[in-house]
Amino acid sequence: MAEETKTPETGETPESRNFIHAFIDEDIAEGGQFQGKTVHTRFPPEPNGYLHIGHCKALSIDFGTAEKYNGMCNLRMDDTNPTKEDEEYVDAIKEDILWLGFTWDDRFYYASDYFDKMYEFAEGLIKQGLAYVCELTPEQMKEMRGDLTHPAQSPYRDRPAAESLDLFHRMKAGEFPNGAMTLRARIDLASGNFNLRDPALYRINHMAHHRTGDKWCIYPMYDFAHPIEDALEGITHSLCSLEFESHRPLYNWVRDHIPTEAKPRQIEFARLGINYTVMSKRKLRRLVEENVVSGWDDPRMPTICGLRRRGYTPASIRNFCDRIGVSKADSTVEFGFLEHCLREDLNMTAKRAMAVLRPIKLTITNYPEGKSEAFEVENNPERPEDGMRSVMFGRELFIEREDFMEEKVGKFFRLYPGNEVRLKGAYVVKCTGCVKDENGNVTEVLAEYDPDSRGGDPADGRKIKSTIHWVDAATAVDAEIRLYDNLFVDSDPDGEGKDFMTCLNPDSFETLTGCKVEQGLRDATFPAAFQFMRQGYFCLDNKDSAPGRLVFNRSVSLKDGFKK
RNA sequence: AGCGGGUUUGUGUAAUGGUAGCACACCGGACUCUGACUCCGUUUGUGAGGGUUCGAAUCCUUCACCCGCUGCCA
Repeated sequence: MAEETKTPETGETPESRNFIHAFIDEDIAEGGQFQGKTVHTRFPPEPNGYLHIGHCKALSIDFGTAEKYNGMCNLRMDDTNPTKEDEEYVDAIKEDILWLGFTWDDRFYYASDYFDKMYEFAEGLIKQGLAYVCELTPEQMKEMRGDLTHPAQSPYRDRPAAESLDLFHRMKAGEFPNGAMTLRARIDLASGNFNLRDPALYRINHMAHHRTGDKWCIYPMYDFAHPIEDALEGITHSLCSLEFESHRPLYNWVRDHIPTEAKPRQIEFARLGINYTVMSKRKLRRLVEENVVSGWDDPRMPTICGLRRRGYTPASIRNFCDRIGVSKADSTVEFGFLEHCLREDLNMTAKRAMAVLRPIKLTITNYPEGKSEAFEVENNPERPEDGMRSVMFGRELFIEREDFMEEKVGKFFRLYPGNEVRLKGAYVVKCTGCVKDENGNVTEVLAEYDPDSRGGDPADGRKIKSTIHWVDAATAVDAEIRLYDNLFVDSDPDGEGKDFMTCLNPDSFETLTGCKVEQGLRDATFPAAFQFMRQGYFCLDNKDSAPGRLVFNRSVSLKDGFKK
């Protein structure tokens, strides 16, 4: 019974639930706080950088949870701090989300749309005696923060509401410089949770905002703004990462002291960690700003656009995020699992093409000089509907150096003197020897073809153990192929005093020149992905390709060849 | 130290008092117009102790270890 309900791809039951679903089920159950309401979530990136695969996990949880409950998920730019934010990022974020295939319809919002409302709510808190204007400088506030066993202090805590209200108005009017004062919530200076030690609600920042311009010189803090944004949008479940767990009491405090109908619930989950991968926006930004990489879309970056350029498909990334699961335990997923998800998708969708990465000439000595012919080869054996393509064949070909050995070793079934192999889609050939230079290096492999094996099937039906790929020397196109690794290799980047820049993988990038690819690939366009037979999956990088020169990025590695 | 979380095989995640399962990885084997893909198979796990129970990953208890929090960042 349970067997039949499993999906073939993942082996998971469609009904599989995570702990978030369990919470939501509780909430909507008879008597629960959200019974009868539509589940409503949101994805709230701060537009201060590009999205990376960690965001895709959040995207998947936010949109996926809404979908599971037939609800909705909003896209909201959490732009409450003009210091780092920019419209450039807004557009990039939207583009990446769309590329991944998530849709927000018309539910696109900015936190800055609610600045008036937030200001009004802040006035309300002041009038109720729940917030006050504090004149401590940032340095003083830090000094008076207290510690684990001593409470914080503020001499302004008992300021009359009317006076705080006046000061708050004057803060907004621009009478005070940055840092001169803050609006603080009056909660509990002795709380073991520092977030409740009268947290700042508003700070002064005389800086133009990317959307509101110079209208404001005071901006709400995340802890004040976020529950308001959620409540105003009717969010029922505000899903965020674990580091906000200790902020939840504050989230609830704000939520419960503002006059909104919606009372959203915050639920936290563990953020995505992948080994060998830099997943901190701050660090990624540094790589871009210090020109360690060519940009946010450098193929070594774990950004959505970087992965896209490296050949990752939306389906593979989303499938990965769906399959890694959701929990509250810190975890590090193996990068190899992402690669697996990509291979799985690409195997079904990528076109096959022949490319020789490390070429050596193969001469068919009994094939007429000057003769050439075309063969029809399937584009994807998994999908016959993808049709056939024509590849040229001639007396001189290129094959992989690794497909020839002077003497057979172990389970090597490819070309060695006396052995027959099939040239993919063309003829069966028998190796007759090789040519060497004065240093003893093999410069050319020699073979004879069987004219009665056109298309690759010997007329007498004899079994050919192995097949290799090749390209026609006369028509092959030169290409450059880049093998990308992750930029980061140190698994403990934040180790004592060690700058993460010194942990970067110096071999994150290898360029193979002199590669030979099929003529037809000249007409290929990004983001077409190809499987170059045993060599793995590659995508054409139009961004770096110049006329007459093709550049391919390797998206994943395949397992190694024969075993000795 | 105060507060809040966490701990199931190498990795990630199921099992919510009733056979510890799945995926990836690994190893072994088979197949093949490529050794890719696919297929078959093996090994490996409930942090530790005590308790409740016919029965505990699950409930209680003690301990250990790990993570987060003292921004006018989000």
